[in-house]
Amino acid sequence: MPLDELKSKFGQFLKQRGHKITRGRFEIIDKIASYTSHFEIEDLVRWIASQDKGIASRSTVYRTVRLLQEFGAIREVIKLGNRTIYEFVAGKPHHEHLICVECGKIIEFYREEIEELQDRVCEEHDFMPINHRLEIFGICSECKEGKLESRELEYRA
Amino acid sequence: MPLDELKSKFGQFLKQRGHKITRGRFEIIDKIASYTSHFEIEDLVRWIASQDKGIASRSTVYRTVRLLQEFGAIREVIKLGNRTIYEFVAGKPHHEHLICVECGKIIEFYREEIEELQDRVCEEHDFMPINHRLEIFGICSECKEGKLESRELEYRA
DNA sequence: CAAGGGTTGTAAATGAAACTCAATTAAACT
DNA sequence: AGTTTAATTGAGTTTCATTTACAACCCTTG
Repeated sequence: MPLDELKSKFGQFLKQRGHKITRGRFEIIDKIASYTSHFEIEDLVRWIASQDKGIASRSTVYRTVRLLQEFGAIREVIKLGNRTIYEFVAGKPHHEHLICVECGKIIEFYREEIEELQDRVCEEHDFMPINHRLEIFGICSECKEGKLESRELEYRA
Repeated sequence: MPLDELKSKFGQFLKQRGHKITRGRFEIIDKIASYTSHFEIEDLVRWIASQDKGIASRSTVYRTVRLLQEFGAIREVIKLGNRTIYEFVAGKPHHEHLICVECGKIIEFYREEIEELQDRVCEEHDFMPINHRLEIFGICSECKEGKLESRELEYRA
């Protein structure tokens, strides 16, 4: 979905809920759409602070992120420690995540099977699915190599 | 695994890491093992407060929960809002969760396929898996009925 | 353009989790 | 058993993400 269409739909969403169309909200959605991968609240706050004229405050960022979540344009990927990581998903197909516990890198993947599996499991439990999340924690290829190298160094020392 | 064996293994774990065997730690593991389903830190804290002689403080609960997590006897199920939900998993087979967004109920299920899928995906990405978590969010059968009933009432009113 | 109601920023509040440190206790050693 | 050493404990404090309160402000609508 093109960004303009998304923004117009977000406008409709706001109206429908008795909210107003404001500058800050649309600046934030622009910025979020510019993140190709994942982001955190702090990224947005830092960006705003770097702007000459503050477009929004920290509170507004939190408030807007919540609205965009309810609207469905962004999604919480995971809470790691005390950081919450989000992603811009508007129009993107659903996908799952590989999360490196060493460096925090997040890799996306998709498997049709999971969707089918969800439906089967839910039917068995008379459960109405809304969405799901599959996270695989482990060590990414780069970190694996890093570990090997440091081990080699240990032997040499 | 019987609880006694688990506790003895936990004792070995503590020793190996230069920690001490203390009363509080074992009282807490007993209590956690008594939860058939899920629990939160607050459950433990409330239980401790209800005991005549406080076996442990809030700090000790946090510290012990962390140790038990590292030991592998308990696992973080999910962070919902500002609550972190844990489960006692020692010796239990791995499983996934259905989470009702209405009432918070958590239902467990297991599918061998997910384990296989994890291995295949990780191989493709040269990623070394440690563990995974599949959460399906939705509405449980009871809440679905509740919703139907309240809708019926609306029509009648 | 004026009224009414949602929005914003600032500052303060909240709440889970981690930390500090003096007093306590387990473990090891005589 | 008594002594030493180091880990543990509890109470309070601190941290840090997130939420909230409220007065000033800005969209909307007529």
